[in-house]
Amino acid sequence: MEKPRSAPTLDDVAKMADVSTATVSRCLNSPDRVVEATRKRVLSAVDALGYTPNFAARVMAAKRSFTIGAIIPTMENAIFARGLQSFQEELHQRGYTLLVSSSAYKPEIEEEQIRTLIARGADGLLLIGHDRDPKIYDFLSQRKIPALVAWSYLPDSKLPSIGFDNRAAMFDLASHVIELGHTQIGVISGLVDGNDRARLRVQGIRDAVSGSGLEASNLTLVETSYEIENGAKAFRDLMNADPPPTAILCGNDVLAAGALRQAQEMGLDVPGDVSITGFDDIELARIVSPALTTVHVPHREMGRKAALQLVEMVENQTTGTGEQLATRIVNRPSLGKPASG
Amino acid sequence: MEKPRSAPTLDDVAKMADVSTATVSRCLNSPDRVVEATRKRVLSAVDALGYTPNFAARVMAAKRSFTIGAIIPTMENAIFARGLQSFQEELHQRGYTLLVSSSAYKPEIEEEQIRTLIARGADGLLLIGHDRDPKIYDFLSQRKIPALVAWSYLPDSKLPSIGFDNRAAMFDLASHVIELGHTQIGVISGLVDGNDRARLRVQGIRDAVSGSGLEASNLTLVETSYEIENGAKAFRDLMNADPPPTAILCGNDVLAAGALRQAQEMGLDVPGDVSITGFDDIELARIVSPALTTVHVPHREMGRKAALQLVEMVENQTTGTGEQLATRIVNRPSLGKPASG
DNA sequence: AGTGGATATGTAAGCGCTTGCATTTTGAAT
DNA sequence: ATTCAAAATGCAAGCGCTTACATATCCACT
Repeated sequence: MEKPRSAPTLDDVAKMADVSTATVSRCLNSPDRVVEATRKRVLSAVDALGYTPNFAARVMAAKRSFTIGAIIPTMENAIFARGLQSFQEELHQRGYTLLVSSSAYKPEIEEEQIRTLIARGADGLLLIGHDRDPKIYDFLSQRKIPALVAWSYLPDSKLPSIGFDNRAAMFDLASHVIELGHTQIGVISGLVDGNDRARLRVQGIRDAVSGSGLEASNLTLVETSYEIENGAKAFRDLMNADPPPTAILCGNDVLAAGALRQAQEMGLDVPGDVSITGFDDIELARIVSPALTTVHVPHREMGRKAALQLVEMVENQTTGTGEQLATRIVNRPSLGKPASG
Repeated sequence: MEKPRSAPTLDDVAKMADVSTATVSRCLNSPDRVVEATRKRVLSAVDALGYTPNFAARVMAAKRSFTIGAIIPTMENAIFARGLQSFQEELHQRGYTLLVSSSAYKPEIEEEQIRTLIARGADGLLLIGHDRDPKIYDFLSQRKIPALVAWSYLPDSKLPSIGFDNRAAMFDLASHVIELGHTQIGVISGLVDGNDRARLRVQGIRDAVSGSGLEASNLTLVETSYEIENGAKAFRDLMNADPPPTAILCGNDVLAAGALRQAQEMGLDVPGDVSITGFDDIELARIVSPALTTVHVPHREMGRKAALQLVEMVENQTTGTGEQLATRIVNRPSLGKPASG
């Protein structure tokens, strides 16, 4: 009686149940094609042996991995967490596994990750945002890999997208801020290079400013990478302007949280001395005090719909239609009227 | 001239470079075993074709995947993010890829994930905490899969572990709180079932309480799952006690943030009316105001060392020694003396 | 009992790669 | 020139699975 030194294989199961490997395979993949008695015998052999199918072998033979890859800019904060969570729940429902990797907001890493995921046999890919080297799109279409963009909706893009209109969302928020009477507006944006979401959000603010008759000089912008400390630093810089802004719009909630902390450290009252807004409505926005006025993004809905659409694309070889989702402004205490008219 | 309908294979490259597939394979895996001229020819064929090795095939043939799997309880908050980040950076350095999945704190999901990762050919596994069904340990050792536990150090465990002494860390913090003069202590713990870290932290508090001559009745405990809202709810419950606690120790920073928010909503001053402490020292602890007194865990060091150790175990078939890391208390404004002596 | 179509199972050919071993080439030393 | 070990390359056998196709078995009707 030798103990198996490594994983039992289909063959071991087949021998034990006294059937062919084909039958064992069918038992596992399409049980109804096997008669009850045989199936029982096979299944009991399976767990007597503790058999687990070898994934690599299966992928290779079936040319199908039931795996979806997703590449997000970062896992360090919660921005993509909730959406990804429901994306993966929905995939799980449909029998797919999600493989996630992060690109640290770097295009070249994203490209490498895409290749890696494909080499690993991903049946489809979820990407964030539209900005990337065109040759990646060529590669994807040449290899016929279904791919979908999330977090940014664009009607005429190379890949179908499920997301929202970043420009319009920020336009609305900025307009709201201006209506409250703010005229000196500060902006803390994420790096716009290769990031259409950041770029479009800034554009939304610009449009709102010029649309409401303010001068470009009423607007001061700092661009920085998405980290709390950078939000704090940018806040310091912005408040050095003369006159200092009375409202600061941040590219996301993380930057806003950093700005808020810095304001407190500088002894400034929010929103009394200065208003601060975020974007995304992640948990953080409600935890800080005062809680952040922000743009609510329907993360869960987005994740779920992206999963459905991507699975549809994979299974029926369709192109995917994309869908625009609505955002809404969430008013919380971090935004108020400017101090003196 | 037909365009390739799917990915080019080793064979395509071999034909184009007019060598055997073996040579191409060697070019890619041990370049020094191939003479320069040939190598050049092969490599240029590789990128003329845009060849990417098929991962499944490679794993199958080599019986080695250069992949490490990690299963963490949750990705929803940042508790494991930083440690995992450095774990993966270190792995990347060493040529390994990290596959992460989360178990949502559910043992049965963790078990499934372990099987999945192994089926996918993971060369080694990182697990969080020691509490789990013994048959999982049997399975792992029978299959000879190197595995390492992090976030909790225990000298005599089935698997080597790299982490800290959860009991001692919390004992120190609780002792410190008691020294400040607090006698009514509230505890918001994570679910202890199947979670040795949560269990040991509570134990540390109990030990500190009884060790300093307080009665068990001075201690009120609420157990709940690790979510912000639950921290808030637990806080409400605890403050209903008579007398209410003057200090509340939370099982982690997330629960503490929830408690803090709730305190503010109830119009209580922290630490004036009640002190609150966390555990982990994630970014959140510094963002909330007042910032949280908490236990600092050397996440990055832990991640890095775990990676080194696990790779060592995988490559040299060693057993792994484990290592205990030191934590330290970080004093921030959320903890103060009780109101009246 | 005999028949035929449906149903269940078996056979075997790959999937794309790595690697032990066999073969050829190389080049230094004779 | 010749020899021969070392270096470079080729050959071919798998790795564990799926699946088209072939074969065997079943059962409802004559």
